[in-house]
Amino acid sequence: MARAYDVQTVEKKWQARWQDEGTYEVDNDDPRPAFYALCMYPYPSGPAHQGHVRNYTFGDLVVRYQTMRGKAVLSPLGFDSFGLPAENAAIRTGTHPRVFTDARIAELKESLVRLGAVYDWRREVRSHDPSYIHWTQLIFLRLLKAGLAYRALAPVNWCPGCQTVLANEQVLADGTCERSGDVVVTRDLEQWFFKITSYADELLSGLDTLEWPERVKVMQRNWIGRSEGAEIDLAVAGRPDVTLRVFTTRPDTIFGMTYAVMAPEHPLVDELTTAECRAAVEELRARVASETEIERTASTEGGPALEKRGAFTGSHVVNPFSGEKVPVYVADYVLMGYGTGAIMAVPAEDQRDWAFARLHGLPIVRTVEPPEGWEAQGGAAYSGDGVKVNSGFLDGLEVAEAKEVAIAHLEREGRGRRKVNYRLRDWLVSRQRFWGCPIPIVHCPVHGAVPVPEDQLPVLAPDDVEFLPTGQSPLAHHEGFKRTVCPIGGEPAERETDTMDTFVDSSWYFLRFCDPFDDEAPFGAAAVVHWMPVDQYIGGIEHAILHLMYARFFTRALIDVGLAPPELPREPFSRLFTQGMIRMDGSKMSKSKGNLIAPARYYESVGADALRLFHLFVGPPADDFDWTEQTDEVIEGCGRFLDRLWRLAEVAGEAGRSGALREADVELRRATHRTIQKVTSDIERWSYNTAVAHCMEQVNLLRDYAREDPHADVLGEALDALLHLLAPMAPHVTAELWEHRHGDRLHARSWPGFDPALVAEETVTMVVQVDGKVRDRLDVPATISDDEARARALASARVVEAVGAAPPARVIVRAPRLVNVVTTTA
RNA sequence: GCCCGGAUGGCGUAAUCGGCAAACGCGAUGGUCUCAAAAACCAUUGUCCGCAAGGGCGUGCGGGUUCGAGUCCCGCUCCGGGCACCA
Repeated sequence: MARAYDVQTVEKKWQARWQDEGTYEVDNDDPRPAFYALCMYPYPSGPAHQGHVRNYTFGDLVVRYQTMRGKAVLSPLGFDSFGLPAENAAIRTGTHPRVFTDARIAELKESLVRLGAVYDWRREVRSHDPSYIHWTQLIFLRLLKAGLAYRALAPVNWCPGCQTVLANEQVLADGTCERSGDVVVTRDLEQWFFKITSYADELLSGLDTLEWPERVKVMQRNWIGRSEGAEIDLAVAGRPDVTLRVFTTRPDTIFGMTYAVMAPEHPLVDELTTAECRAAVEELRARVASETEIERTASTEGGPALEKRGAFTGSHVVNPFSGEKVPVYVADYVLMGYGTGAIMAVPAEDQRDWAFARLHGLPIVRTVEPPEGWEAQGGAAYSGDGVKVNSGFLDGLEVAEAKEVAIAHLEREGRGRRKVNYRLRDWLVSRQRFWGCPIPIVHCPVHGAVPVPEDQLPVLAPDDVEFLPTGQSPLAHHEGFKRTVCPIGGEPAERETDTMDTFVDSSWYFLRFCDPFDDEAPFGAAAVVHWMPVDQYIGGIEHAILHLMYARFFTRALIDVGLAPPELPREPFSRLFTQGMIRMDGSKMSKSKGNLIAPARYYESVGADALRLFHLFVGPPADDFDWTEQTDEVIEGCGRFLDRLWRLAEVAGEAGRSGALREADVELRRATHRTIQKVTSDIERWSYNTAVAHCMEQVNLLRDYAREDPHADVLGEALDALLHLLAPMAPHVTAELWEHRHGDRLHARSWPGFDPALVAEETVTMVVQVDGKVRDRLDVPATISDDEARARALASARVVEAVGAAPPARVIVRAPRLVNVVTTTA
């Protein structure tokens, strides 16, 4: 499309200026009030896509707006530059991951600069920089020293496609890998873990203090999965030496326990299985072991496999309240990873136990009276509230009371105790990959896993490695890297060849940004206390659980191990905004789906300002957006709007009546100040789409005004205000127009205020309704009294006609906006 | 199954505290300019009845509260997302 100005030249000119003049560089001793604006650490996948554009447009708006509000805005950017794609590319093409990654970073950076997004690039960090690796490794060692990192043999999720271990969170609900889609299998390996579960309660309660989208908080709460209940030690009949420990959230139902179940992996299975039952139990265990996560959980998906599959062990446990002996089963519906890996089964009050009991002919005893008609509807487990029955000393109590009494009873008898369980598991950080931060550990035959001394950090991966699809890190095949000596005794030893999950890197980068030049420590105490917490964090909803949880954990852990000062706020991100994603043909726009629309073509045609404006205007920032064939037309519409602005500014340069203000001049000034008010409040409440709409409305108004003998001062004031309001949204064209008019820098100026006297309306349109239907509109003074409003409404000819002869039953007056004349008495 | 969102013109959407439904934009239609086209500009654009003035209807469906409901309450339908043997 033909444009009113040379978009390319103007945009590139200002991008160079902001960089050369260091407009958005900020020092730690800046006296202005600190404001930390941050977009989530991007993985460098090449040139930006529309999802990035949207994200960084919002972020840039915040940075420029808060700067104009007089803040010292910390606006850093770096790159989450470790990760699988670079390594996969290396296997495919032979290019070293560093070379590949640096090229992708250059592309992403270039396209963000071209968008006009501004950062203090002096602070840029990259996860794969040796300096960053150094501090990530130091943090690992300090967590280890404090007991927050440990090594354990654990069943892990192994993805055959990625040839690596995955965190639980990287396995989708259907048992496939979130990245490759392969079916994940279980393997036992020695792995490093971070003890995030120590912080479960604090991570849960801390959510209440945060200005985050409610749904993100809900997701985190569900993920932590706190549940209160009791742990019970069940006596095994005829085996005084063994107890079976179970967890329940329903200690009130103990009288209804008619059997117990152990997970197939439970360590006591061998112990409790009798000779006669061994064959069936072994068969079950073998089948479960060979099953994938999907197959094992498929039994809940409905269909023929709905039954709960299990086998009797031949042993019995004693119901601690009734004293009855009940059978112990092994069944695949009990998971080793939660609670104690064993349960007391109460079929009457738990649907899973119900299904299993029915299948195996086990007794079902209700301990809560179900509501009227429950049995008539076919009967099933009833897990709701009610009155206890068949429960000895609990009979007659409500469920909540009965829980308390039951726990007290267990504790008195020493058979159990109150217990809180979490769904949250410790964070598995080991990855059998090359392109990640090496774990700084040496394995010595004498001293075991020995930390690399801190003065020998960083441990860097060698460059001369071969990238082969072997399923192990290339580091494991590199003798030069692997062979070393024990730091303690000097014995020949091997380096750990696993690397860390890349979520480790992104769990502390926001702290490094505060003090990226520090070569004595990850960051200085004063710097992080000055900038933290992040005042506005912006990113995608896809990080609602993992990244945000890990970063919250790390911030706390770093304080507790002494790497961060105790004054550092324990919550790193006080305000979070999660933008909607961009969809195309129903699925998320992403590189892996191959449905990217590169911004470059828009930079070259309509320009970055128009593209930014489009992303702001198209809908609420938090909502998803569908990219369709019509989208280009909307983007061009945004370009047209900027053209109109440009032409308006040209006219305003020449225009010129002076002297006393007329009615129309005053009206325009009122509109100008109202626009300032509306746009300001829209920006504050993340309503960018309406902020743009109000600017468009003002341009339309201004265009009409400029045609009809405008007053130079009034037109100038209006245009200048508009340029300020649009400065954070369309920074290039506004900076250029401002320079033409005044010669200095728009973005260095203060955000405009409005005159409350001008914002207040003088006359308003009063709506007169008869029985709720609009019958007339009257122009009245804004200060009109209720009596006067009523009188004027009733005097309206159209109202008189609608009301008819009978006197109105009632008149509702809401001066000065509305009068409703009610004629019916009903 | 449980927990969150959402549903408004042909389309994206607006209505911030229960008070004029549809601001702003896209598209469409007609016009001005032009040899012509593009661009730009002007006008119309929820729907039905009407020459018009004007009026009826209208925010997924069914009820309710209220002088008044897109907005609040109850019961549904459909769409999207999260969790899903967590004891």
